[in-house]
Amino acid sequence: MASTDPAREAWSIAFELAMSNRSRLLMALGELDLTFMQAHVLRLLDTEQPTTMSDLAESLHCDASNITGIADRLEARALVERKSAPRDRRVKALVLTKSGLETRDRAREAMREPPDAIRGLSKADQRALRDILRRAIAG
Amino acid sequence: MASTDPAREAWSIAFELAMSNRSRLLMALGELDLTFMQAHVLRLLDTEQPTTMSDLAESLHCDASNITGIADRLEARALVERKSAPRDRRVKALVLTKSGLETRDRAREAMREPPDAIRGLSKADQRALRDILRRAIAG
DNA sequence: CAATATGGTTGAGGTTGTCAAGTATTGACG
DNA sequence: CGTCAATACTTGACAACCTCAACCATATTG
Repeated sequence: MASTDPAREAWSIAFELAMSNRSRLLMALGELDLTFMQAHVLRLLDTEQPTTMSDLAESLHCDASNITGIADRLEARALVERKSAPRDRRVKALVLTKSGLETRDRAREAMREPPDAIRGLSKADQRALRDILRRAIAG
Repeated sequence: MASTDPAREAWSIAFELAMSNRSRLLMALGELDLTFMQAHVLRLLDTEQPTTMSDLAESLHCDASNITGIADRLEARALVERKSAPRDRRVKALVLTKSGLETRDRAREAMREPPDAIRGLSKADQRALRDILRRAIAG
């Protein structure tokens, strides 16, 4: 309907796409034995520089104690290691292990897999969509 | 390579937008005292025809017992009522109460609110984005 | 009527999330 | 130097979400 502005309608559709993509994604992550949050945290970990627990808590807008639990489970599976910073031994950074890196990359691929509705667009539409979204995050 | 696949890159950006929108959305739903899943279920309820618990379980691709719990909490807050079907008394449909309807509409609005990155696009880009996404779900 | 299938609930157990309280370490001030 | 406050993380309690297995009530079928 013309009553809704285009940004609102566009996001509304994008949201529906993301929601119907949800189960497929959870399934794919399940095959890696990852919950959504575990995958999300892995995805945030960089190999270059360590990410502290409070960095993660801030990124995820959640309580620090929540990160403790998630890190516990990732560490128990040897996907991640806690490294105390030599400079300040209070702060602990999460570092990907070798298998953690591999798992992270596979999780990333699963998350980036577009739903069929997007795959079904013409190449021109796909490129136009990509360009508009690039502009959206550049702005 | 995969990174040059426009569909993949487009979805990747859309995913990031949705993720950074997440906390804002959870906050907005929190003001309605709704969790994400409660809002999601409310959103699926139609005023026209009743939705059975198994319909919901199928839509959400989750176990039926999960719906029982969510329905319990929604019903405890009088947002929803369980109505047994007269035709088959095993099946129970969730029906929105008056305040449930109101809450559902507010939740819908919160979920449809686009992130700033989309709002910041030019009107032409917003319309183009909407049109492409319309085609995506039409196809 | 007996056997079976179906829709929903219950209970156990795990993950995510918050809050309040606690520990360890750091930094600042007297 | 010693005390005190702030910081980074952990712990424990509790709630929501989620799955699985077992269960109850109702339908359906032979």
